[in-house]
Amino acid sequence: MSKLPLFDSPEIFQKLKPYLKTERFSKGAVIEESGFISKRLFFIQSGLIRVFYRTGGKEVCCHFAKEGEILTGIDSFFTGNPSIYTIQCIEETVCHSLTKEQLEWAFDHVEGMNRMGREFVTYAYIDLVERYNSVVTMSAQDRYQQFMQTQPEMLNRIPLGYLSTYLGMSQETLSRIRAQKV
Amino acid sequence: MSKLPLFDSPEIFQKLKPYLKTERFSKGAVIEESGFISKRLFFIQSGLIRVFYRTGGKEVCCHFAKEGEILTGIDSFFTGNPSIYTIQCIEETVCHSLTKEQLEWAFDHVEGMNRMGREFVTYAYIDLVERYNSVVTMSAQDRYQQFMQTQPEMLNRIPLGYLSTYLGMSQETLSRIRAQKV
DNA sequence: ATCCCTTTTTGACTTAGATCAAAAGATTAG
DNA sequence: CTAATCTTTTGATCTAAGTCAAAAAGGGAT
Repeated sequence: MSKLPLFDSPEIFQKLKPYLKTERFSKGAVIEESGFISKRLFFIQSGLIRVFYRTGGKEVCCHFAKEGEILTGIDSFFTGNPSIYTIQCIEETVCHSLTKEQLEWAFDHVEGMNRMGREFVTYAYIDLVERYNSVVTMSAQDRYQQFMQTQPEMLNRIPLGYLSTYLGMSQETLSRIRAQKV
Repeated sequence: MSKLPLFDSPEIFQKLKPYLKTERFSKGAVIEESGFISKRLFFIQSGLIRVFYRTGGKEVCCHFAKEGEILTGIDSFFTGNPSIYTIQCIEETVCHSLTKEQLEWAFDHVEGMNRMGREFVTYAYIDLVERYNSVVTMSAQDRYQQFMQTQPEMLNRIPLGYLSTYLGMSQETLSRIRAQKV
Protein backbone atom coordinates (compact mmCIF):
# COMPACT_ATOMS: atom_id res chain seq x y z
CA MET A 1 0.00 0.00 0.00
CA SER A 2 2.91 2.26 -0.81
CA LYS A 3 5.05 4.43 1.36
CA LEU A 4 3.68 6.92 3.77
CA PRO A 5 5.46 10.10 4.71
CA LEU A 6 4.46 9.72 8.33
CA PHE A 7 7.83 8.58 9.56
CA ASP A 8 9.47 11.32 7.53
CA SER A 9 7.18 14.03 8.74
CA PRO A 10 8.13 14.89 12.31
CA GLU A 11 5.43 17.54 12.70
CA ILE A 12 2.61 15.17 11.79
CA PHE A 13 4.15 12.36 13.78
CA GLN A 14 4.35 14.59 16.87
CA LYS A 15 0.72 15.55 16.58
CA LEU A 16 -0.43 11.97 16.15
CA LYS A 17 1.87 10.52 18.77
CA PRO A 18 -0.51 10.86 21.72
CA TYR A 19 -3.10 8.79 19.83
CA LEU A 20 -0.87 6.09 18.45
CA LYS A 21 -1.10 2.71 20.12
CA THR A 22 2.10 0.73 19.84
CA GLU A 23 2.03 -3.05 19.77
CA ARG A 24 4.33 -5.97 19.13
CA PHE A 25 2.99 -9.04 17.31
CA SER A 26 4.78 -12.33 17.01
CA LYS A 27 5.33 -14.19 13.77
CA GLY A 28 2.10 -15.76 12.55
CA ALA A 29 -0.12 -13.56 14.72
CA VAL A 30 -3.40 -12.49 13.15
CA ILE A 31 -3.90 -8.78 13.66
CA GLU A 32 -7.32 -8.51 12.07
CA GLU A 33 -9.56 -11.38 11.02
CA SER A 34 -11.88 -11.26 8.00
CA GLY A 35 -15.57 -10.97 8.77
CA PHE A 36 -15.02 -8.16 11.23
CA ILE A 37 -14.97 -4.45 10.73
CA SER A 38 -11.46 -3.14 10.31
CA LYS A 39 -10.96 -0.62 13.05
CA ARG A 40 -7.34 0.36 12.77
CA LEU A 41 -4.81 1.85 10.46
CA PHE A 42 -1.36 0.43 11.07
CA PHE A 43 1.96 2.21 10.70
CA ILE A 44 4.58 -0.49 10.57
CA GLN A 45 7.72 0.24 12.55
CA SER A 46 9.44 -3.07 11.83
CA GLY A 47 8.52 -6.48 10.49
CA LEU A 48 6.45 -7.84 7.63
CA ILE A 49 2.73 -8.36 7.25
CA ARG A 50 0.55 -9.98 4.64
CA VAL A 51 -3.06 -9.21 3.75
CA PHE A 52 -5.05 -12.04 2.24
CA TYR A 53 -8.57 -13.22 1.57
CA ARG A 54 -10.05 -16.65 1.11
CA THR A 55 -11.70 -17.76 -2.09
CA GLY A 56 -12.49 -21.19 -3.43
CA GLY A 57 -10.90 -22.79 -0.39
CA LYS A 58 -7.63 -20.96 -0.99
CA GLU A 59 -5.89 -17.99 0.50
CA VAL A 60 -4.91 -15.25 -1.91
CA CYS A 61 -2.41 -12.65 -0.77
CA CYS A 62 -3.22 -9.25 -2.10
CA HIS A 63 -0.71 -7.20 -0.25
CA PHE A 64 2.52 -7.24 1.70
CA ALA A 65 3.60 -4.37 3.91
CA LYS A 66 6.91 -4.00 5.61
CA GLU A 67 8.66 -1.54 7.92
CA GLY A 68 7.99 2.10 7.04
CA GLU A 69 4.75 1.28 5.28
CA ILE A 70 1.13 1.56 6.24
CA LEU A 71 -1.82 -0.75 5.90
CA THR A 72 -5.39 -1.42 6.86
CA GLY A 73 -8.30 -3.57 5.79
CA ILE A 74 -8.93 -0.76 3.34
CA ASP A 75 -12.33 -1.88 2.08
CA SER A 76 -13.74 -2.19 5.55
CA PHE A 77 -11.84 0.58 7.22
CA PHE A 78 -13.18 3.16 4.83
CA THR A 79 -16.65 1.75 4.18
CA GLY A 80 -17.52 0.30 7.58
CA ASN A 81 -18.53 -3.08 6.12
CA PRO A 82 -17.06 -6.32 7.47
CA SER A 83 -13.70 -6.92 5.89
CA ILE A 84 -12.96 -9.75 3.51
CA TYR A 85 -9.29 -9.45 4.38
CA THR A 86 -7.25 -11.08 7.10
CA ILE A 87 -4.09 -9.34 8.24
CA GLN A 88 -1.33 -11.56 9.53
CA CYS A 89 2.31 -11.15 10.51
CA ILE A 90 4.88 -12.99 8.44
CA GLU A 91 7.64 -11.82 10.76
CA GLU A 92 7.61 -10.46 14.29
CA THR A 93 6.20 -6.99 13.84
CA VAL A 94 6.02 -3.73 15.76
CA CYS A 95 3.44 -1.21 14.68
CA HIS A 96 1.62 1.89 15.73
CA SER A 97 -2.08 2.11 15.09
CA LEU A 98 -4.80 4.68 14.90
CA THR A 99 -8.54 4.05 15.04
CA LYS A 100 -10.80 5.28 12.32
CA GLU A 101 -12.25 7.91 14.63
CA GLN A 102 -8.82 9.19 15.45
CA LEU A 103 -7.91 9.26 11.80
CA GLU A 104 -11.08 11.15 10.94
CA TRP A 105 -10.32 13.59 13.67
CA ALA A 106 -6.79 13.97 12.35
CA PHE A 107 -8.08 14.57 8.82
CA ASP A 108 -10.10 17.46 10.14
CA HIS A 109 -7.69 18.86 12.69
CA VAL A 110 -4.12 18.01 11.84
CA GLU A 111 -2.71 20.37 9.24
CA GLY A 112 -1.53 18.45 6.18
CA MET A 113 -3.21 15.23 7.23
CA ASN A 114 -5.97 15.22 4.66
CA ARG A 115 -3.45 15.91 1.97
CA MET A 116 -1.24 13.15 3.27
CA GLY A 117 -4.19 10.75 3.25
CA ARG A 118 -5.10 11.71 -0.27
CA GLU A 119 -1.55 11.38 -1.52
CA PHE A 120 -1.16 8.05 0.22
CA VAL A 121 -4.22 6.58 -1.41
CA THR A 122 -3.27 8.08 -4.76
CA TYR A 123 0.11 6.37 -4.75
CA ALA A 124 -1.46 3.15 -3.54
CA TYR A 125 -3.83 3.43 -6.49
CA ILE A 126 -1.05 4.04 -8.99
CA ASP A 127 0.88 1.05 -7.65
CA LEU A 128 -2.17 -1.13 -7.93
CA VAL A 129 -2.87 -0.05 -11.50
CA GLU A 130 0.59 -1.27 -12.41
CA ARG A 131 0.05 -4.54 -10.65
CA TYR A 132 -3.29 -4.95 -12.35
CA ASN A 133 -1.81 -4.30 -15.74
CA SER A 134 0.95 -6.78 -15.10
CA VAL A 135 -1.49 -9.63 -14.46
CA VAL A 136 -3.51 -8.75 -17.52
CA THR A 137 -0.67 -8.33 -19.98
CA MET A 138 2.38 -10.18 -18.69
CA SER A 139 3.30 -13.86 -18.46
CA ALA A 140 3.85 -15.54 -15.10
CA GLN A 141 7.55 -15.53 -15.81
CA ASP A 142 7.67 -11.83 -16.54
CA ARG A 143 5.66 -11.04 -13.43
CA TYR A 144 8.16 -12.90 -11.32
CA GLN A 145 11.06 -11.15 -13.04
CA GLN A 146 9.46 -7.81 -12.42
CA PHE A 147 8.91 -8.57 -8.76
CA MET A 148 12.48 -9.75 -8.48
CA GLN A 149 13.77 -6.55 -9.99
CA THR A 150 11.58 -4.17 -8.06
CA GLN A 151 11.70 -5.81 -4.63
CA PRO A 152 14.54 -8.33 -4.58
CA GLU A 153 14.93 -8.02 -0.82
CA MET A 154 11.42 -9.37 -0.36
CA LEU A 155 12.21 -12.68 -2.04
CA ASN A 156 13.88 -14.05 1.06
CA ARG A 157 11.25 -12.70 3.39
CA ILE A 158 8.01 -13.86 1.79
CA PRO A 159 7.27 -17.60 1.74
CA LEU A 160 6.85 -18.93 -1.77
CA GLY A 161 3.32 -20.11 -1.19
CA TYR A 162 2.24 -16.59 -0.28
CA LEU A 163 4.18 -14.95 -3.06
CA SER A 164 2.72 -17.20 -5.73
CA THR A 165 -0.85 -16.21 -4.93
CA TYR A 166 0.19 -12.59 -4.81
CA LEU A 167 1.71 -12.89 -8.28
CA GLY A 168 -1.37 -14.71 -9.53
CA MET A 169 0.09 -18.12 -10.24
CA SER A 170 0.25 -21.53 -8.60
CA GLN A 171 3.00 -22.39 -6.18
CA GLU A 172 4.27 -25.10 -8.51
CA THR A 173 4.56 -22.67 -11.38
CA LEU A 174 6.49 -20.19 -9.27
CA SER A 175 8.79 -22.93 -8.08
CA ARG A 176 9.48 -24.00 -11.66
CA ILE A 177 10.08 -20.44 -12.78
CA ARG A 178 12.60 -19.95 -10.02
CA ALA A 179 14.36 -23.13 -11.11
CA GLN A 180 14.41 -21.79 -14.72
CA LYS A 181 12.57 -24.85 -15.89
CA VAL A 182 9.79 -23.02 -17.63
CA MET B 1 -12.61 5.61 -11.62
CA SER B 2 -15.76 5.53 -9.55
CA LYS B 3 -18.40 8.13 -8.91
CA LEU B 4 -17.65 11.60 -7.76
CA PRO B 5 -20.00 13.62 -5.64
CA LEU B 6 -19.26 16.77 -7.63
CA PHE B 7 -22.52 16.80 -9.51
CA ASP B 8 -24.38 16.06 -6.29
CA SER B 9 -22.64 18.74 -4.33
CA PRO B 10 -24.01 22.13 -5.38
CA GLU B 11 -21.79 24.07 -3.02
CA ILE B 12 -18.58 22.59 -4.35
CA PHE B 13 -19.84 22.80 -7.90
CA GLN B 14 -20.62 26.48 -7.49
CA LYS B 15 -17.16 27.21 -6.17
CA LEU B 16 -15.44 25.34 -8.95
CA LYS B 17 -17.72 26.61 -11.70
CA PRO B 18 -15.66 29.67 -12.61
CA TYR B 19 -12.64 27.46 -13.24
CA LEU B 20 -14.28 24.66 -15.15
CA LYS B 21 -13.67 24.59 -18.87
CA THR B 22 -16.49 22.94 -20.75
CA GLU B 23 -15.82 21.12 -24.02
CA ARG B 24 -17.56 18.84 -26.47
CA PHE B 25 -15.61 16.03 -28.11
CA SER B 26 -16.83 13.94 -31.00
CA LYS B 27 -16.80 10.17 -31.10
CA GLY B 28 -13.28 8.84 -31.57
CA ALA B 29 -11.64 12.10 -30.50
CA VAL B 30 -8.45 11.73 -28.49
CA ILE B 31 -8.57 13.99 -25.46
CA GLU B 32 -5.12 13.25 -24.14
CA GLU B 33 -2.37 11.31 -25.90
CA SER B 34 0.14 9.09 -24.14
CA GLY B 35 3.68 10.44 -23.89
CA PHE B 36 2.48 13.83 -22.72
CA ILE B 37 1.88 15.11 -19.26
CA SER B 38 -1.74 14.85 -18.24
CA LYS B 39 -2.87 18.34 -17.43
CA ARG B 40 -6.54 18.01 -16.76
CA LEU B 41 -9.06 16.30 -14.57
CA PHE B 42 -12.31 15.67 -16.44
CA PHE B 43 -15.80 15.69 -15.04
CA ILE B 44 -17.96 13.93 -17.59
CA GLN B 45 -21.32 15.52 -18.20
CA SER B 46 -22.44 13.09 -20.90
CA GLY B 47 -20.88 10.45 -23.11
CA LEU B 48 -18.40 7.65 -22.71
CA ILE B 49 -14.62 7.63 -22.62
CA ARG B 50 -12.00 4.92 -22.57
CA VAL B 51 -8.50 5.04 -21.12
CA PHE B 52 -5.96 2.68 -22.66
CA TYR B 53 -2.27 2.07 -23.03
CA ARG B 54 -0.24 0.29 -25.66
CA THR B 55 1.81 -2.79 -24.93
CA GLY B 56 3.22 -5.45 -27.20
CA GLY B 57 1.63 -3.77 -30.22
CA LYS B 58 -1.80 -3.92 -28.63
CA GLU B 59 -4.09 -1.50 -26.92
CA VAL B 60 -5.26 -2.45 -23.46
CA CYS B 61 -8.21 -0.59 -21.97
CA CYS B 62 -7.83 -0.06 -18.29
CA HIS B 63 -10.78 2.15 -17.66
CA PHE B 64 -14.11 3.36 -18.95
CA ALA B 65 -15.82 6.45 -17.62
CA LYS B 66 -19.29 7.64 -18.43
CA GLU B 67 -21.57 10.52 -17.59
CA GLY B 68 -21.40 11.56 -13.94
CA GLU B 69 -17.94 10.13 -13.50
CA ILE B 70 -14.52 11.64 -13.37
CA LEU B 71 -11.22 10.70 -14.93
CA THR B 72 -7.69 11.73 -15.66
CA GLY B 73 -4.39 10.24 -16.73
CA ILE B 74 -3.99 9.50 -13.06
CA ASP B 75 -0.35 8.39 -13.10
CA SER B 76 0.79 11.49 -14.91
CA PHE B 77 -1.68 13.95 -13.48
CA PHE B 78 -0.54 13.24 -9.95
CA THR B 79 3.14 12.56 -10.54
CA GLY B 80 3.94 14.97 -13.37
CA ASN B 81 5.59 12.28 -15.49
CA PRO B 82 4.52 11.73 -19.10
CA SER B 83 1.43 9.54 -19.17
CA ILE B 84 1.36 6.03 -20.54
CA TYR B 85 -2.38 6.40 -21.05
CA THR B 86 -4.36 7.69 -23.97
CA ILE B 87 -7.83 9.04 -23.31
CA GLN B 88 -10.33 8.70 -26.12
CA CYS B 89 -14.05 9.21 -26.59
CA ILE B 90 -16.12 6.17 -27.42
CA GLU B 91 -19.22 8.32 -27.79
CA GLU B 92 -19.70 12.03 -28.33
CA THR B 93 -18.82 13.47 -24.95
CA VAL B 94 -19.30 16.70 -23.06
CA CYS B 95 -17.07 17.33 -20.09
CA HIS B 96 -15.85 19.97 -17.72
CA SER B 97 -12.19 20.07 -16.86
CA LEU B 98 -9.89 21.51 -14.26
CA THR B 99 -6.14 21.88 -14.53
CA LYS B 100 -3.85 20.41 -11.93
CA GLU B 101 -3.05 23.89 -10.62
CA GLN B 102 -6.71 24.70 -10.24
CA LEU B 103 -7.30 21.40 -8.49
CA GLU B 104 -4.40 21.99 -6.12
CA TRP B 105 -5.78 25.40 -5.40
CA ALA B 106 -9.17 23.89 -4.76
CA PHE B 107 -7.69 21.31 -2.41
CA ASP B 108 -6.26 24.09 -0.33
CA HIS B 109 -9.08 26.59 -0.57
CA VAL B 110 -12.40 24.93 -1.25
CA GLU B 111 -13.92 23.55 1.92
CA GLY B 112 -14.52 19.82 1.62
CA MET B 113 -12.46 19.47 -1.53
CA ASN B 114 -9.51 17.64 -0.03
CA ARG B 115 -11.85 15.23 1.63
CA MET B 116 -13.74 14.75 -1.60
CA GLY B 117 -10.46 14.07 -3.40
CA ARG B 118 -9.38 11.57 -0.79
CA GLU B 119 -12.71 9.79 -0.81
CA PHE B 120 -12.74 9.72 -4.57
CA VAL B 121 -9.35 8.07 -4.79
CA THR B 122 -10.22 5.70 -1.95
CA TYR B 123 -13.28 4.40 -3.76
CA ALA B 124 -11.35 4.21 -7.00
CA TYR B 125 -8.80 2.13 -5.12
CA ILE B 126 -11.39 -0.21 -3.63
CA ASP B 127 -12.95 -0.72 -7.07
CA LEU B 128 -9.59 -1.52 -8.54
CA VAL B 129 -8.75 -4.02 -5.81
CA GLU B 130 -11.89 -5.91 -6.74
CA ARG B 131 -11.01 -5.81 -10.37
CA TYR B 132 -7.51 -6.99 -9.62
CA ASN B 133 -8.76 -9.86 -7.54
CA SER B 134 -11.17 -10.86 -10.24
CA VAL B 135 -8.39 -11.27 -12.82
CA VAL B 136 -6.26 -13.24 -10.39
CA THR B 137 -8.91 -15.61 -9.10
CA MET B 138 -11.77 -15.78 -11.59
CA SER B 139 -12.16 -17.42 -14.97
CA ALA B 140 -12.72 -15.37 -18.11
CA GLN B 141 -16.31 -16.52 -18.09
CA ASP B 142 -16.90 -15.44 -14.51
CA ARG B 143 -15.31 -12.07 -15.15
CA TYR B 144 -17.69 -11.47 -18.02
CA GLN B 145 -20.66 -12.58 -15.92
CA GLN B 146 -19.62 -10.22 -13.17
CA PHE B 147 -19.27 -7.32 -15.56
CA MET B 148 -22.66 -8.17 -17.05
CA GLN B 149 -24.26 -8.15 -13.64
CA THR B 150 -22.63 -5.02 -12.32
CA GLN B 151 -22.79 -2.84 -15.43
CA PRO B 152 -25.21 -4.41 -17.90
CA GLU B 153 -25.99 -1.06 -19.52
CA MET B 154 -22.35 -0.76 -20.59
CA LEU B 155 -22.49 -3.91 -22.72
CA ASN B 156 -24.18 -2.11 -25.58
CA ARG B 157 -22.01 0.95 -25.30
CA ILE B 158 -18.51 -0.51 -25.23
CA PRO B 159 -17.21 -2.19 -28.42
CA LEU B 160 -16.31 -5.82 -27.83
CA GLY B 161 -12.69 -5.32 -28.80
CA TYR B 162 -12.26 -2.71 -26.08
CA LEU B 163 -14.17 -4.66 -23.47
CA SER B 164 -12.16 -7.83 -23.99
CA THR B 165 -8.86 -6.14 -23.20
CA TYR B 166 -10.44 -4.50 -20.19
CA LEU B 167 -11.59 -7.89 -18.93
CA GLY B 168 -8.19 -9.36 -19.63
CA MET B 169 -9.05 -11.82 -22.37
CA SER B 170 -8.84 -11.99 -26.15
CA GLN B 171 -11.63 -10.70 -28.32
CA GLU B 172 -12.28 -14.18 -29.65
CA THR B 173 -12.69 -15.59 -26.15
CA LEU B 174 -15.13 -12.86 -25.21
CA SER B 175 -17.09 -13.46 -28.38
CA ARG B 176 -17.31 -17.19 -27.63
CA ILE B 177 -18.33 -16.56 -24.05
CA ARG B 178 -21.13 -14.28 -25.20
CA ALA B 179 -22.30 -17.00 -27.56
CA GLN B 180 -22.23 -19.52 -24.63
CA LYS B 181 -19.82 -21.70 -26.55
CA VAL B 182 -17.21 -21.89 -23.83
C1' DA C 1 20.71 -36.55 16.53
C1' DT C 2 15.84 -37.90 15.54
C1' DC C 3 11.07 -37.19 14.77
C1' DC C 4 7.45 -34.31 13.16
C1' DC C 5 5.63 -30.83 10.44
C1' DT C 6 5.87 -27.33 7.06
C1' DT C 7 7.62 -25.68 2.68
C1' DT C 8 9.48 -26.49 -1.79
C1' DT C 9 10.45 -29.20 -5.76
C1' DT C 10 9.61 -32.50 -9.39
C1' DG C 11 6.85 -35.33 -12.54
C1' DA C 12 2.85 -36.54 -15.37
C1' DC C 13 -1.25 -35.02 -17.24
C1' DT C 14 -5.14 -31.67 -18.35
C1' DT C 15 -7.24 -27.50 -19.81
C1' DA C 16 -8.55 -22.59 -20.30
C1' DG C 17 -7.66 -19.43 -23.14
C1' DA C 18 -4.34 -17.59 -26.85
C1' DT C 19 -3.18 -17.30 -31.63
C1' DC C 20 -3.79 -17.51 -36.53
C1' DA C 21 -6.81 -17.35 -40.29
C1' DA C 22 -10.83 -16.61 -42.65
C1' DA C 23 -15.89 -15.85 -43.04
C1' DA C 24 -19.89 -13.17 -41.86
C1' DG C 25 -22.12 -8.89 -40.21
C1' DA C 26 -22.26 -3.95 -39.43
C1' DT C 27 -21.16 0.89 -40.39
C1' DT C 28 -19.84 4.68 -42.91
C1' DA C 29 -18.71 7.42 -46.86
C1' DG C 30 -19.27 8.74 -51.33
C1' DC D 1 -27.14 1.85 -53.20
C1' DT D 2 -22.60 0.05 -53.27
C1' DA D 3 -17.88 -0.10 -52.08
C1' DA D 4 -14.78 0.07 -48.50
C1' DT D 5 -13.81 -0.48 -43.81
C1' DC D 6 -14.45 -1.87 -39.31
C1' DT D 7 -16.33 -5.23 -35.96
C1' DT D 8 -17.72 -9.72 -34.56
C1' DT D 9 -18.02 -14.61 -35.10
C1' DT D 10 -16.39 -19.22 -36.07
C1' DG D 11 -13.00 -22.87 -36.74
C1' DA D 12 -8.64 -25.18 -36.08
C1' DT D 13 -4.65 -25.49 -33.60
C1' DC D 14 -1.22 -24.59 -29.78
C1' DT D 15 0.69 -23.51 -25.34
C1' DA D 16 1.19 -21.45 -20.74
C1' DA D 17 -0.10 -22.55 -16.65
C1' DG D 18 -3.17 -25.34 -13.57
C1' DT D 19 -4.07 -29.66 -11.02
C1' DC D 20 -3.02 -33.84 -8.67
C1' DA D 21 0.24 -36.56 -6.44
C1' DA D 22 4.37 -37.80 -4.43
C1' DA D 23 9.23 -37.05 -3.24
C1' DA D 24 12.72 -34.09 -1.25
C1' DA D 25 14.36 -30.51 1.61
C1' DG D 26 14.17 -27.42 5.69
C1' DG D 27 13.21 -26.11 10.56
C1' DG D 28 11.94 -26.62 15.13
C1' DA D 29 11.28 -29.04 19.18
C1' DT D 30 12.65 -32.67 22.37
